[in-house]
Amino acid sequence: MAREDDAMPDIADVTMVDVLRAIADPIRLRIVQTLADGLAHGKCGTHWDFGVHKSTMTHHFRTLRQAGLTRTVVAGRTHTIELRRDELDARFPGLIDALTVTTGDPVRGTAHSPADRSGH
Amino acid sequence: MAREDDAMPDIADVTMVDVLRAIADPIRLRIVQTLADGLAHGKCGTHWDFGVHKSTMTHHFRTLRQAGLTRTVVAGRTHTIELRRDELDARFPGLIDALTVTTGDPVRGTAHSPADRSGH
DNA sequence: GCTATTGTATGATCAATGTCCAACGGTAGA
DNA sequence: TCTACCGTTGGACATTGATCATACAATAGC
Repeated sequence: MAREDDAMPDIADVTMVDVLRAIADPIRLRIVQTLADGLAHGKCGTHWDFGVHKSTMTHHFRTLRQAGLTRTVVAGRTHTIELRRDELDARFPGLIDALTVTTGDPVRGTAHSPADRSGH
Repeated sequence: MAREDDAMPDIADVTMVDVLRAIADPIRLRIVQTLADGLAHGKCGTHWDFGVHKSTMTHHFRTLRQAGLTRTVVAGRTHTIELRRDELDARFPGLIDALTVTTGDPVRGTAHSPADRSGH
């Protein structure tokens, strides 16, 4: 047992589908885009104002970590999260960059946003 | 009434999450990577040998089309499919490129591959 | 007009996933 | 030590999604 879920996967074991599945969610894509600034962000900061429950955010952060996208550092009672940028860039060249380039508004589109199902 | 599902969405209405969700599947990612050669491919060609049912492939092709990734041309009783490359490159610069760049084997990883369910 | 070929439509399963809620567990500060 | 604060855990629930099987539709060739 020993909750291996906590472990961050070796980047070599991360598949492209793993990464794509992880970011194929409005909230997680936003997190990754925010993290792309290279800085470490707190998990409970003012940034993550998605209007979802605390435990839902925990779920998303775990999903990102298990997919090999992020690294979590525990400092006292606050946790900070950051993108594994160098490793990701080496393994999937241009992918993270492509997520942060904006033409118009790729996240929302110009009309009908399916991101609405995050409901609430 | 009027199965709008058949329609190909305007590229401006396509969100990044739409695209990511569409390619966050082993079979559909392979299809897109194959289509990235710029050629049109038949839907029943020898290419698509994923070991899944016909109707499952129809489902995947529809998913890609509805997400704005592909265009289907009906010619007699055979359908050909192609990537909407120019539009996608304009809207999501570098994204399609990033999917086709290979370092090691991004699709399968070096070990334990979840893509194994594409069987065969 | 038949028949084979090439897909699509529909309905049923079964697994995965996003979400909330309630309860719990460390840590920092009073 | 008691109490906030920060975050995780576990269960429950509804929705989505991948798959298959059968039936259907349109076209090309005989």
